[in-house]
Amino acid sequence: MTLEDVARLANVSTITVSRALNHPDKVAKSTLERVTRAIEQTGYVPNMLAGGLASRRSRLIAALVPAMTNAVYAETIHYFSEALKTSGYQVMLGECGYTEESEHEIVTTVLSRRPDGILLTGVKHTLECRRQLMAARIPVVETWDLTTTPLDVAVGFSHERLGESVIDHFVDKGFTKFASLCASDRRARLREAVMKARLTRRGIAGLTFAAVPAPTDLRRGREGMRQLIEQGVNGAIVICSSDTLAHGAMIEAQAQGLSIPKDFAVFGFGDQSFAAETFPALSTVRIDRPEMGRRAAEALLRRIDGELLDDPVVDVGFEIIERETA
Amino acid sequence: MTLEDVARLANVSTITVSRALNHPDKVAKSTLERVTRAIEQTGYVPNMLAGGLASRRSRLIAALVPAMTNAVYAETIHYFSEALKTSGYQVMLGECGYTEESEHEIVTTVLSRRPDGILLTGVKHTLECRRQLMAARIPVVETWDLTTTPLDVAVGFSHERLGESVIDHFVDKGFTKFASLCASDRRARLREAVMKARLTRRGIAGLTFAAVPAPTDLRRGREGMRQLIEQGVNGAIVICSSDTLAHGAMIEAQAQGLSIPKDFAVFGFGDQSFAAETFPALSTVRIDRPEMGRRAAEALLRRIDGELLDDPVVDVGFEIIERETA
DNA sequence: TTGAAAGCGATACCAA
DNA sequence: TTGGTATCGCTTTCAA
Repeated sequence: MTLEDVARLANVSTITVSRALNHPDKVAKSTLERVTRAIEQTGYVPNMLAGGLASRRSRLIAALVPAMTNAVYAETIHYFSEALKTSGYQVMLGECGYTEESEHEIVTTVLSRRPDGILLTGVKHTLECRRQLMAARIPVVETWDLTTTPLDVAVGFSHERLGESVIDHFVDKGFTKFASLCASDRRARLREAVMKARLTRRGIAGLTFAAVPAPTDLRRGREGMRQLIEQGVNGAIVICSSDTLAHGAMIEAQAQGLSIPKDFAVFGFGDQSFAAETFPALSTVRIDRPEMGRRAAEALLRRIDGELLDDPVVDVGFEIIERETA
Repeated sequence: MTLEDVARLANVSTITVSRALNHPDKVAKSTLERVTRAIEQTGYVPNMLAGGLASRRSRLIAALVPAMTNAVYAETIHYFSEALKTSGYQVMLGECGYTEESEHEIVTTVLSRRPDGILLTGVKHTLECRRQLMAARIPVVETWDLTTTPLDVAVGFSHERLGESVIDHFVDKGFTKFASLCASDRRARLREAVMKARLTRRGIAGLTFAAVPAPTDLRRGREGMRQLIEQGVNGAIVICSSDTLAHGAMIEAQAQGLSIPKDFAVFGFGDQSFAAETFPALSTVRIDRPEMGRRAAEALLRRIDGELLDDPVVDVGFEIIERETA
């Protein structure tokens, strides 16, 4: 079934059917009715490959996240998609993994679908990838981080400021012993480096490290926690780069007969409800994921409309959630 | 940048460039080299809207799941996508919600992209939706359930058999008191009905119910568990329709000072590691999600190649995982 | 092994 | 308000 079939049935030209579909107000009411009926009768479903090719607007938005099994990204994308659906866009999701190279690979694939815009996770990309995105001449929104030099717009929060705030928070509370359980994720690593520097600055020397590969899961958390316990973490605050890791860390502690927050405290990035509900002693930093998704969508839509944003960098901030740490 | 730009630079016709890209073996080696160089120089990215339109093959597969924030679906789709990527297909993900109507809505949208195949979750669809899918003349794979009348192929497991097996398992173990914590999800409801019937058949009368809305999360689990505790579940086995619910139920029990498995036992569908790791007393039924994703991809690919499967219904089965229940 | 010409199914632009 | 015609960028078919 094509436009032509519908047109024939409604006794109009194909372009009129096209108008009835896309600009119903530009078609006479009686014609519109005939066309609508013809569409119903034929069960016509538009071909957006053809439409996109002709109009140079695919009404497709690509969204790349490291892993969709990671709930924080899934949730962000959910709200992002919802917001775009309202404006008639469909979101094409892609998994870009945890390296710039795998991201570049999928960016190329995705660009071949000629999306009208693209969402990326993070602000670091290979040079060639940046080039390709520029060449595509479509709006790009980078999320989950900030930068002074966005490809186009960025919607996220400052991992530097976050790292500092967390350290200040716990130093101010009187903690003198710190441990870091960190995944091999760029942004997590950045926070860790910042935290380390901040600790030194605040005159605290002791920082115990444990590193695990991304993506994180409970097993990794337990594994990392074992490393830390071996190094001795009594009385410390264990700062985990995701709350899945934090959750795993607490399970391991529990398994080893240690008590939280009596023996030590745990902090995790992400604030997903399950960890906090299970272990009410877990302190976290909360990122407003619905807000980030919606703001990203909004920014992208405005850019698609050719608008120039007065501030291409949107900071959605973060909030430190203090639960029982002592 | 189009094929023509590349062709001009390589001093060949557009069709030769197209061949170099899609059937490199049908092009002279020297020509192939020139074309490859030209592609690199121009930074050409194919336009699959045009390609799909001309070839009537979009190399796009649609996959619809109730919610991508639900880890069991996210995981299935992950393996499904991986398997298809190998064959040069891209997966376009969509959230179809928990009703047939919302599914139909998104099926229409998705079909306008002319996917070469589509994955659905579940086997119940509106009549009009079935019609549309038939009219699209593309392979369809229904997952997470079985049916004697698949639209095309089905890859899943029997919720009837599952419900019966679970009841038999625990009755055989000596349980006489049962409780059901069930979400408003079609397949969960089906299992609950089957379990109820089976209990009667096995001569057991007592079954306490708690119902919560889908999608499930820890809060729902706690909420449902509160309902059950009010009705008295001491000594019972609480069967939850998802392990997120089971997880929540156990948290609520813990919060109320009840002990598992001393005061009662908990069982959940899904077997996601986090629940089991946190509460090692949780018995579950495990669905092999990677296997289901891969088998679905395989079936779809064979159907796309026009193959007629001798058995259009693939049962991936399930496995009851017994942990401490008494 | 390569190319010319005719679509694929829609929309843009300009006329009527 | 409606329609004719020329694309959009690629692949198919057939011929050389």
